[in-house]
Amino acid sequence: MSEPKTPDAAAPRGPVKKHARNGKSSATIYDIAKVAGVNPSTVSRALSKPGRVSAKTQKLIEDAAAELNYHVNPFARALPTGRTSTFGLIVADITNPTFFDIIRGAETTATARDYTLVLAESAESAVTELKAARRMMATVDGLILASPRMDDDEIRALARDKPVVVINREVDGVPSVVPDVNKGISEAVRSLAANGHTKVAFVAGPPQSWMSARRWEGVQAACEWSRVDAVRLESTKPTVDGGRQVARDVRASGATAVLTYNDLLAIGLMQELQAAGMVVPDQISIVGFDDIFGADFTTPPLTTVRSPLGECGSVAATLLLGLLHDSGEPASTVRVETELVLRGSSGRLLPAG
Amino acid sequence: MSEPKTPDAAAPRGPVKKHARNGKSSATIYDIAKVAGVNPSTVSRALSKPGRVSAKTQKLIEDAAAELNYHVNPFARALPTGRTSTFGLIVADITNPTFFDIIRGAETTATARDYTLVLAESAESAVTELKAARRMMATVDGLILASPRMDDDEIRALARDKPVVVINREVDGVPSVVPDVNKGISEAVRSLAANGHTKVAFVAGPPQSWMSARRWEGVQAACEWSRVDAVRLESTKPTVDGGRQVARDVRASGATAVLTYNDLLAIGLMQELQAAGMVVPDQISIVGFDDIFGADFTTPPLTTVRSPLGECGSVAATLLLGLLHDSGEPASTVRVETELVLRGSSGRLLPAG
DNA sequence: CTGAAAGCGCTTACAG
DNA sequence: CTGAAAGCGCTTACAG
Repeated sequence: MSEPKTPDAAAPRGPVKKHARNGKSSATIYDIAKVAGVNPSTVSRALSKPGRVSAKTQKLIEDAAAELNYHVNPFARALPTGRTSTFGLIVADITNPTFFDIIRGAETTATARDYTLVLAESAESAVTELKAARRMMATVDGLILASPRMDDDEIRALARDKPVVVINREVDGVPSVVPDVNKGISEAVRSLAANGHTKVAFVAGPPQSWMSARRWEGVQAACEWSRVDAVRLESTKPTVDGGRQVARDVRASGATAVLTYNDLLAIGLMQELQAAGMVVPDQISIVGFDDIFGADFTTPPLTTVRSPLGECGSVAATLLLGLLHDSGEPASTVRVETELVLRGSSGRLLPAG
Repeated sequence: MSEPKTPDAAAPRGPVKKHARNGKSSATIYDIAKVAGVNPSTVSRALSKPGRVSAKTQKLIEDAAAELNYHVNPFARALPTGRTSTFGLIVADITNPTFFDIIRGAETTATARDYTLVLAESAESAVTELKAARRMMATVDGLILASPRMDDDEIRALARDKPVVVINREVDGVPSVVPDVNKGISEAVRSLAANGHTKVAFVAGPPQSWMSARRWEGVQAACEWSRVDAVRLESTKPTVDGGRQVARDVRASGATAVLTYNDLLAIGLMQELQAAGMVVPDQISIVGFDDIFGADFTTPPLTTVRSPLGECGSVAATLLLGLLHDSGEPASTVRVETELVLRGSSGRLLPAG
């Protein structure tokens, strides 16, 4: 008697939900339409673009939606519109604290505007980066590339598909946000020169790093201005470990002050130099870049050229959101200011002996 | 003559793509079907579950797909299946380096298995966290909650909808991965006792923190075993700043050694104590928890009970992936080991004066 | 092994 | 302001 063989009792079509759906699968606009006594298309309008529906109907629908605990299905919404309210952020290295603030800045801005942030990393590899970017392109409305390692052309190709904003690099035709190194660097070099240093080494970052090139240019220019010699040293990788490894070359260079591509290198370099018995800054001054978390934990605390990383992340997100909404913005570069943060790792050279 | 008014010339339906699609919108399985001379459903089979199609047809389809530079539309795929190949990670605080390694561990594992990681933070608020979780639930296949601040019941409710894995907390019925604090803590307390300390303070973390409670229990148990007094102090927030603020209470407590809920607190506490002229570890020993990035930058470098955070992240991702694929796994707790990392911030108490 | 068809849950011209 | 219908690009029982 129970379980009569009505057509309704037929096995449901549709995909089998693996996870227990607790009996009730989630409500759709059809359920709301039924409850509110209107057409599903009206529900869609009321829910997706308020104002196109009479106040009375709007209320009816909203009440029904609340009652049924309705949530849009983002996939169903994305399919016809192509919009996902999601954007991607690809960073060169998730383990590098430089990016933490960028991530946070972007995440905060995204969430505030009801966007979801999807994160991936390139592990400093142009190939991995492009793969990640391609994969993300399918699911996001736009992309932020922090310190990308790809070719300009690859970045422009991505930007042709969907809005792209670049951080820490300038790419012709693609909007970007870059710290303007000049102010910070000239402050740093001037401070070094004032402390009697006449030969400065710059430890470079990855060869593909646009920012590393800019910093080296800035150092050269500032040194020329201050009549200080500048030599360039290469690092194997832009990490604490890379900093340790470059210590040899630094000593061999004869420089009495060194600026490094980033703080990680500076910290590693300082550790290695100190382990070899050198006193910082009495025997050598060290200046990093970025002012990452932990830069002031060292002994002595690290002097560094601060980049406003969190600001970069949130400005990039804001730019992207702008591109997404009031389209047609001209691609442009936003510059954010850098500044010298003078701490204990740089100072006057003490006469030997 | 050109542009005859055939039905084909009618304005296309479908949504208007805002961003230039460069003429050609991306290929679909219908395009492939046409090129390969098969039915779209066969294309779908070949591409989504290889093996269900003859080798010959498979090749035909793959070639066509390559030629057309085909990429699945994840939304179209998600709509009928409900699967998204995405999972969410919610961390208590994006600015807290504790989570960086967790994020990296989870991201690496996710990417290796062709999953995409979506990130959100709760800003240490149970309300924000629940909101983020609810929002994510719509778009992910599963969720990892790192140090969640919600109620057990709220977590179980989420876990009823989709697979959930928790890090740094145990919730009945929900799989989790937690560092087993006992080994690390007893090593720490034993070391302190051996150095002559007889009164130890524990600076607690947020009241909602499950892990803070476990650590306090562990400290009490280990102190009892080693016949050391243990007092508990409260912090306002689990950050460097919170550590500075608790310095007063630490001095007032009369303890000669202190363990803090996390490294951030330890670092802040050490800074403040040193600023007040105290010598670490001669006058007071400090031991943190986690061994975050930068814990060894301090002077003296921080002794800490290391949690394998990266491992937590990747184990959690692996658990989740397991739940997603070979369903029916029993919910269980995976314990990962902690260990004392002995550095300079703890040691023998120097007789005053 | 493969085709033909229905359906996933939305959005949006098109008419009224 | 609102209904009815078509379509977004897939997947998957259902038949052969």
